Amino acid sequence: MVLKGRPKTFDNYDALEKAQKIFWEKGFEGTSMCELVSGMGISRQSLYNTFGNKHDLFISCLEYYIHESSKKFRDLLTSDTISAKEKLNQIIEMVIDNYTCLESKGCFASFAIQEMAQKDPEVKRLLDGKFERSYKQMHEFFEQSLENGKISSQLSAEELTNLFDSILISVTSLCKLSNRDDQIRSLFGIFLKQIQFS
Amino acid sequence: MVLKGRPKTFDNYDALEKAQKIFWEKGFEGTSMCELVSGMGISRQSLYNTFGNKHDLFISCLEYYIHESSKKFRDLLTSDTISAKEKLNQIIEMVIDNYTCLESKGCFASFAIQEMAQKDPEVKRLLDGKFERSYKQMHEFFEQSLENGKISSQLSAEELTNLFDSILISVTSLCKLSNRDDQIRSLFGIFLKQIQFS
DNA sequence: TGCTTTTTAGAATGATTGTTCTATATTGTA
DNA sequence: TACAATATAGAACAATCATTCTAAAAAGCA
Repeated sequence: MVLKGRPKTFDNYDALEKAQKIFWEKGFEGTSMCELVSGMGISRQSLYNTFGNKHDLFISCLEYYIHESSKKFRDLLTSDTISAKEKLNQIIEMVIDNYTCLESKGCFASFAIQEMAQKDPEVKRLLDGKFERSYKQMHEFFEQSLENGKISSQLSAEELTNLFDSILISVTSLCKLSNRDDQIRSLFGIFLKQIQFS
Repeated sequence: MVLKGRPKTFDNYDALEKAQKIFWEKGFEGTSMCELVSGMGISRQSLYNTFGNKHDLFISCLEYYIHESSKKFRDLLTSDTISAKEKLNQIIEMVIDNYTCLESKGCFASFAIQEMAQKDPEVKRLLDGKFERSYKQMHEFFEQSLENGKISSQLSAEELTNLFDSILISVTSLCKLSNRDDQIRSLFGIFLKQIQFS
């Protein structure tokens, strides 16, 4: 294929990341196309040509966020080089770092659950998929670790997954309230108390 | 004081409750004053006279919701007639009933955390207050029950509170995803496993 | 130099927004 | 009957919204 005409000068993913941060701060309904044009650093025309309308753009942002955040999570969970205990510790630190980061607290997907899941079927489908996949990855991790004898627990693999998943999701709300840092740390401590590492 | 003129014909709390449900379904930014006028069953003029502008109305809705939901919660926790075990069971059933109700899933306060807490200081203040108060009520309940010997646990009163609070908050998100009913039940089961009742 | 495509800024569009205003009807008390 | 307060419907307003259109500059290739 031969390229003709002026080549693209901006990176789609850079632009998407900027848009996603704006949506995250102000919400879907609370964000205007003018703000997006300014914030993404491209012209109105380029925005519509590349990403379609406002809703299309939001969906692309959500897909991109899901893709990026899932990648980090999966890479850590399926790593071969570190122990089960170390995996959990690193995930916990990653979550605390990402969710309590000053500029945009919480998680874009959790925000989307509350603003959009009920009224937007496409958003709901994406979120169902994301949370189901990460649930399955966690479940596989706990199941294998129990079978291997790397960990043991009073709780089943399913219960450990349910609890860890629940704590992760609750942190995305807790971190938006004041003075909850101790509670967040405590929750992961409680979770780790349920497990004996060998 | 002597009343003059035509008396009020609608109930403020009825109107607030209707407005709150609309905000909950569509979000603050996603709801128009026209929808509120229709949905609240009063005229535009009466709405502005009674509740002020859109933001004022939202704040009133949130205050009303917080007041109503806190009342139920506190009444159950501080009841003298039922055992600690029965209290927890009733709270759990109440939460599952309220949060997984078909017409409006989840919790209006949790929704407000995600859409509003970051950008609206007044909303943030109300939510901080609400969640802090219910945290303290739970903490007091667990502390007293441990001291009384009504319950015992490997976990401290603080840890039990942190965990129960976390599960409650996570359920407000989980219930908006598909096929999470079993997980929600399981979470409360895990929590109850942490406690021995006497 | 032409041709093609992407880039840009900004005007134009028509719909919708939150809010105020006008005008009138209703229902109580004095 | 007069007065006061609340009720109503709907017009009016200026602002903002998402989207499309216009027109011209920029940057590659044949």
